[in-house]
Amino acid sequence: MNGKELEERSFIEDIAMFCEKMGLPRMAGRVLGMLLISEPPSQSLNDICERLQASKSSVSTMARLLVGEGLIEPAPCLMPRRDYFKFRNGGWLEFMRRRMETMAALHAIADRGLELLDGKDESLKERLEEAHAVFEFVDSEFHGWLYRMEQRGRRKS
Amino acid sequence: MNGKELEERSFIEDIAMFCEKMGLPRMAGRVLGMLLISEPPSQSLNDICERLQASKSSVSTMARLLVGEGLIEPAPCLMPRRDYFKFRNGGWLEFMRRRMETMAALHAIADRGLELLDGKDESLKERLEEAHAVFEFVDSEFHGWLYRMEQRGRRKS
DNA sequence: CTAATCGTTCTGTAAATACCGAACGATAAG
DNA sequence: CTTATCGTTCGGTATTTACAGAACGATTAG
Repeated sequence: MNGKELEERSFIEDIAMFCEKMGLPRMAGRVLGMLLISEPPSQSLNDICERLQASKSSVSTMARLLVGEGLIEPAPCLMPRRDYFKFRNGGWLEFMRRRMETMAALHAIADRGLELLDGKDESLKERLEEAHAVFEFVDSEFHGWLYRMEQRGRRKS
Repeated sequence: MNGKELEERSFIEDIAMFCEKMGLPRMAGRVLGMLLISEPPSQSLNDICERLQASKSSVSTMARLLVGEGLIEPAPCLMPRRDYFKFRNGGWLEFMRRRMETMAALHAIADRGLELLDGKDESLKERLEEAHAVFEFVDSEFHGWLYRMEQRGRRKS
């Protein structure tokens, strides 16, 4: 394995570890990592299996998982009878959007907590009011934020 | 168990499931959940064990984990020879800050990927340029964002 | 000193997870 | 029709994880 290939491996593995931290299986990260630097961008399941030295079953499953996450998408078949995938345009934005939504869920939970402390001393409520504030802020700020990111993306393409 | 207690349980469990989605053990979420609605805010390990019907070992471990996450902190002992904990002021902000930092790590990884495609066609680089843009944006926007959140918090207290 | 009680840590166990290989159904080639 | 080659799915295995219980050292009360 030459130097270039090693660097690519290293990149793929970094993406894999990043994905792992984000709660995805490491193998999903590897598939994604490959599709981020592959040439051409569209690769068949077999290509991926071979390159990653991983089993068909894993790659097939992880590919569909990543499609579900909005990070990759099916691509036109270059060879007949083969499933191709490529990184999905705007995939990272979608990824961030979903993460933020998960975070923002705490907003509603905090409200329910506040109801439980209804009538109690204000000092007791501070903890949940912070949660309320932070995640309401996340929720609101984030939308304009996504909008600006999308604009920025649109200018490029 | 009366209705109030059931609602509290439900709240605690919601926090637990939220924490689980964020990659923390469910039990850590339960400890946190309890410290978000406890009266008084400071509770001893024993109090927590009893309330959650969980083992000393779990609660002890999870408490230290949450301290490490910046979500709770040791509190003055109300009873002698007991460790007290309470939700940490600004804990949620700190929590968000760390999550965002983890996300922003992709910024650097994307750059390394771009180096691998150096000299290649621009169309090949788009994927990683998106990653670069999104997470550079996350990184930069987020700081002003935190600042404004903190200001907002300061106004309250 | 002895006994009790605290928090930590080690060990064990049940459950979840990641991954692979094999079996399978579908489709296309010979 | 037969065979080869897809992708999916099922079953098994090894690893990891969450949690509890027991053992331990430290501290305080009697």
